[in-house]
Order: sequence, then structure tokens, then C-alpha cells
Amino acid sequence: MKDSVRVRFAPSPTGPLHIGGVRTALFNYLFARKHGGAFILRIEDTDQNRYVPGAEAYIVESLEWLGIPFDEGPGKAGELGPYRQSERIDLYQKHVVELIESGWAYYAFDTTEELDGYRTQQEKQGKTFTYNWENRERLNNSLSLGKDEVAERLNRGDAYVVRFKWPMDTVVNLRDIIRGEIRIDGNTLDDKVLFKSDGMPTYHLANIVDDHLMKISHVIRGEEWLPSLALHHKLYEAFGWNPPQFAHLPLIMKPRGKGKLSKRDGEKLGFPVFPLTWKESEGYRESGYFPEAVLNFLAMLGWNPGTEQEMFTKEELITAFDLGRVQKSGARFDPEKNKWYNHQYLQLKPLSELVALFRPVLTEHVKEADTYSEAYLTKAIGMIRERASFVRELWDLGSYLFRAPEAFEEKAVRKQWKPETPARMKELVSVLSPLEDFRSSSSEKAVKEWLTASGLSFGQVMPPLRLVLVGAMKGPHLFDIMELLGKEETLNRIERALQVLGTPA
RNA sequence: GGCCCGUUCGUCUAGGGGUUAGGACGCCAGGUUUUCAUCCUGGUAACAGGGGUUCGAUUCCCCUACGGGCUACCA
Repeated sequence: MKDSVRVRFAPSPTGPLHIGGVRTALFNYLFARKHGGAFILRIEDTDQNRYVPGAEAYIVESLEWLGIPFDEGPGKAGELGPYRQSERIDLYQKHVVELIESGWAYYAFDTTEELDGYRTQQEKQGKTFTYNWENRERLNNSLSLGKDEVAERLNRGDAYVVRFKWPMDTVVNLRDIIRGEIRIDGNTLDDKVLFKSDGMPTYHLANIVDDHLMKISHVIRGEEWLPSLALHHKLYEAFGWNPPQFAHLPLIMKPRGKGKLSKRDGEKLGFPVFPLTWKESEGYRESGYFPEAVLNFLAMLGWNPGTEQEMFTKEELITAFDLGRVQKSGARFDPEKNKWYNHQYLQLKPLSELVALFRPVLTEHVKEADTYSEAYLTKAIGMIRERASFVRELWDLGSYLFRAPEAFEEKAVRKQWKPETPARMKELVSVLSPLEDFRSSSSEKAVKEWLTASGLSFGQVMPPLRLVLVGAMKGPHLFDIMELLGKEETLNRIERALQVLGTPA
């Protein structure tokens, strides 16, 4: 029987989930669904100093909003929990003892100050201090100290860490699903700390123990872990376990400049980098991005289907996803394309959904917002949605559909409001007022007939009329606007403009 | 500095020993429109450099350059 696919997303609750983490979660999720496997959320809270209250809840809520649900995790217990590392300490303790007994690990008593001293000392000579086979026998640990002294120190309660004893002269051949074969000279590696003096495991130990115990089949994580891959492989060997398969995802880089994407970039260039608002940083949700758009955009950042398809539903992503088609190099984040995706999804949304999303926006601007019927809002949004990328923009694009323009754009007034214009507007009023049927096509027909009869051109009447109704030279087909506003409001606006603008000298 | 990973239009990318090097975002132009935007059409623009291997390299190999990551009792 083939082992089933089980993958995990394992963030640290040290702050909000950022966009790179979201993509890692997404790729894990897609891979799991594609192979009918399980997607597990594991909270890696072994660093007491960096723990941020609320971060875990934030991560869970983010995944929920994005539509990347996990099958097992905190609050959704599977059989292989608990899913918070802080609740698994006894497991790490047990396993680290195993490693010490089998000779793969040892106690080390060197203080931070001592180690810092070695480092600066070596640095002065242009070298790097590495705690490994070369010097471990001379340092302060259970390999150099006598058995009795070690026992005494441990009894006495001296602070210690447990280090991995990387074997001398070993070369490791590794395989990464995305990168292929990687060869590492073990002698360049150091004896990593597996267990800290505060009684907590480091990432390396906890990660391997959990991945094994939780029967993880594929480890899909960020490229920043690639340098640790050799250690992780060796750890599996030390425990006598079969390692999972590994895939290291390329990083997401700044839109401009050097390095990976950071919170600062979002602030500087004005786009979100967190799913939900976190303190001062506005999230994708609050900025008006649709989760589907964020996922679609993120999926195409570092991965591609090999076809020219750009728009993908989640189901299509699951079907098309393939780790072998993940890019090897880092991808720059492109806020413009992100917006473009949102524009696309806004066009695809059912109008009823947009109406519901728009109501709160309308309330912010108009007192009697709830007096607008579903039908009115549906028509209004239907007219202007094609030019919007965000629901919020619907107001900027169509405020004149909900209240008369408060001011007339000066430049347009100068250009469109000529001395003869008031007279024409008055004539127009007399053409429109008798109309029984004020539907777009009917009023258009009536106006056109009048223009033909009076020898006026479209350009002499329509632009000033637009100015009068909209307040600026923008917006959809004018007769459609008139139909929505209705005859009364249309005529009111013309009258008002005649008063406000008068007759230019 | 050391170790590891990478390098196709400005950006995301397809491709792969012989192609007019394809698509998308952006940008530009034209069209549509009474206006703005949308939209449609078109255009701009790339194989980092140098050596090999080969009849032929953007594609395979090596070197260099550049970019990225790691180098903590952080993950």
C-alpha cells in the first residue's frame, strides 16, 4: 500500500502571516488536494522570546479567509496531535535523549559569551568559527569532559544545550523535487543546537520529530531552509527513520530593489503584504481584495501551468498544480498584476454579491443609503463595475448615481458651459419633461429627434448635459444614467445647474 | 568571508540544440465612445558575459559576473 500524502504548513506565531507564508500554505494545500492527501497546520512556537499573542488566531483566521482550510491542526484535532509544539515538549525530550544515547548528540556547556568570544576571535583572523568535528573535542561539552564531570554538572543544574554530532568526512547527496540533486560536504557544517537551555527544542529537532510522528510525506517549505536540508536528512538517519520528500520554494522578492519582500515594501508602495489587517498594516481583506484573486495571483508567482491560462479557480489550480513546474529562482512581487487579478474577479462576481459588498460603502457616503432598492443598486453597479478593480472604487466611479454632483469640475465648465448653453439646456428640459417613457432608448430617441430638427449636433448638447448630471466629463452612456436617475432627478439637476452656473460672460 | 541555490522582455513566465524566442502585467499607439474609464487591435521589449562540446547553441558543460538564501541556544 502506498503511503498517503500528508503535508504541513508550519508557521511560527511571531506576528502576522505574510505573503510568502501564504504562498507556502497555498502550495501545500494544492499539493495535498491534488493527491487526495491531508493538509496539516502545525504551530511552531518553540521560541518563547518571539512569541506574539494573537498571532496563532491571526494565522488560522487568515487561512480561513483565503480559502485554504486545514484538515488537522489546533482546534481541529486529528489523531496525531497536539499540533502546537509547545504542547509536545515531552516528545522532543524523549527523542533528544535517544540521540544522546546513540552517540548522535552531546551535551554542551559553552556559554553564549564564550561562543561569541570564539567567533570574534576567529573573525579577526578572517576565519569563521564553526562548532564541529575540528574543535568539538577542545570545547566545553560531554565529548571533551569526563563522564563524572558531565554527570556532576547536569546534577548541579548547569545550563546546557544538546548539539548534533555531525560525523566527520561525510558527503551527503540530497534530492529536492524542485532543484534536483544537491551535494553537500559535511565538513563545512556545524554541530547545530537541537535542544536549548530553556528546555525547548530548536526548529531542527522539533521539525524532524513532528514531521515523522505526524507521518508527513512531503515537506514543502521556503528556500531559506535549503541550507539545513543536510542536517535534517542526517537527523532522519540518526533516528533510523525514512525521510519525507522535500521541495524548497523560491522566495518572493521586493517589487523594486534588493532582497525579499518585507512589510516596509507594502507601506512604501501602497499594497498589502498581510492577509488581514495587523496593527497599522492594512490587510488584503480590508483593502478590498478578493481571496480568489489573491490566491490566483500568488499561485502564478513561482509556478505556472505550462499553458497560457491565467485565470484559475481553486479547483482548476488543484487539478493543474505540479511541484515539478515550480520555478527555481525568486519571483518579484508585482502589485500591478495583483490589482489586475482583482479587476478580473470583480467582473466575474455576481451582481447580487457586489450589491451586498457595496452597501456598507454607500452608507459611509450617503445618509439614506438603505432607501436604495436592490434593483437600483444592481443597475448602478452593472453600469460602472467594468471600470472598477475594487468594490470601494464603485463609489468614486459612480457617486453621481446616488447624489447630485456637489461641484462642477472647473476645467470642464470652462470648456463645455458656453454662453449659448443655458438656452439649450432649457430647450432640452422642454423636450424631456413631456416624456412618459424615460428609458434610455426612448429618451435617446427623443433627444436625437430634437437635435435633428433644430440642427444641433450631439457635441453641442451632450457634453454640457454630462457636466450637469455627473459633475465631470466621465461615466457611462448618458441616457443610461438618465434612466437610472429618473426624469424628476434628471430635470432637477439641469435646473440646479442653470442656477449655479448661470450664463457665462 | 564560507557554504548552498539561482540567472529568458521593466515584471511574472513559456520554450528548448536548428523557433519570426510565445503569453500575461505594465507602458505606448490606433479603434470604439458625446466624455472618462473599460474594451478591442497593434506596437515596444529578453535568452548576463566568456570559454568549450557540436555542422549548429538561448537550450548541454566549465568559468566569471550578478542576484538570492543560510552562516543564532530565530524559525
